[in-house]
Amino acid sequence: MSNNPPSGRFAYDGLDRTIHERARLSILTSLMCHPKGLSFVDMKKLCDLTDGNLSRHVKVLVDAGFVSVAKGYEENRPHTHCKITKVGQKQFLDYVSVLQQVVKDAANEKKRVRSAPLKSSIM
Amino acid sequence: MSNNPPSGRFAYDGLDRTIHERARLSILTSLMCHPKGLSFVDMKKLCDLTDGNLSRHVKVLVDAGFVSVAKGYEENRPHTHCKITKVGQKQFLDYVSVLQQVVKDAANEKKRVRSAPLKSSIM
DNA sequence: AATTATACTTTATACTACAAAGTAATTGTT
DNA sequence: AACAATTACTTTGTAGTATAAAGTATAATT
Repeated sequence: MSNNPPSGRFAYDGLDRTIHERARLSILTSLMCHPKGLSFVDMKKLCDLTDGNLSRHVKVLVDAGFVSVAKGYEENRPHTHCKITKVGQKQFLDYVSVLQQVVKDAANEKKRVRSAPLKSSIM
Repeated sequence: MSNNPPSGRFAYDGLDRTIHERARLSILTSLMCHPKGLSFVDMKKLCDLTDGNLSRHVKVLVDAGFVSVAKGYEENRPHTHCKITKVGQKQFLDYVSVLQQVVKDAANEKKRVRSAPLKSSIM
């Protein structure tokens, strides 16, 4: 009753749900790669999302404070420009560092061929 | 009407839903790191999951053919032993290679400081 | 004037993650 | 022997959410 591990070795609780969803991971990564931001239409193409899905997911990201939007007109058409916020950048980088750990863990398996301590020490 | 891109640059459609879910990503990674398999109880600890969640997610993975289970008794207690299957290994590695691309894309942002072609060429 | 196209937003549904409750066998405890 | 507690799970119910489909609004085209 004295040693409860700080967290399961493979729990990955840094994988924030808001970011981990595939569509939003796409959106955020595309925005990270375009510091000046992207239009709704460009994001739609880059992330392969339908209008409805993009709209919904952007709203979630805006509500979380990870993305900011500027709505206006360009060439007589409504034009929505999205940018990742400072908070969004930080959260995203934190998230990615956890991803990196997952990739690292997955890579370890390749080296390890057989045998692993099973009883007592599972780590 | 002749050039539709093969897929959005940031679509990441290799992120299989079955694997991408956090709990299942945990489970699969832990199983990859333990080629001999893991017991229900050990996985619960390693992945920080409740009994109900682990049970449910393992079922999803079994139904997908990614994990196999052997139920038996050990020391007068029911004992479930889980292992990742060949198919599961392959799918997992495919998934991780996409993750690696995400991490790579995310890293690119750090080098890039300002300016990015915006009109015509968004990639 | 009536389609068609663009750029979105809203809704409705089908899915699913998760907590809580349930099952079943075993091991103390009195 | 009876009862409570523990272990090792499974099943159920619900709350949340991703996504397709439908809707809105403006502009260009025929």
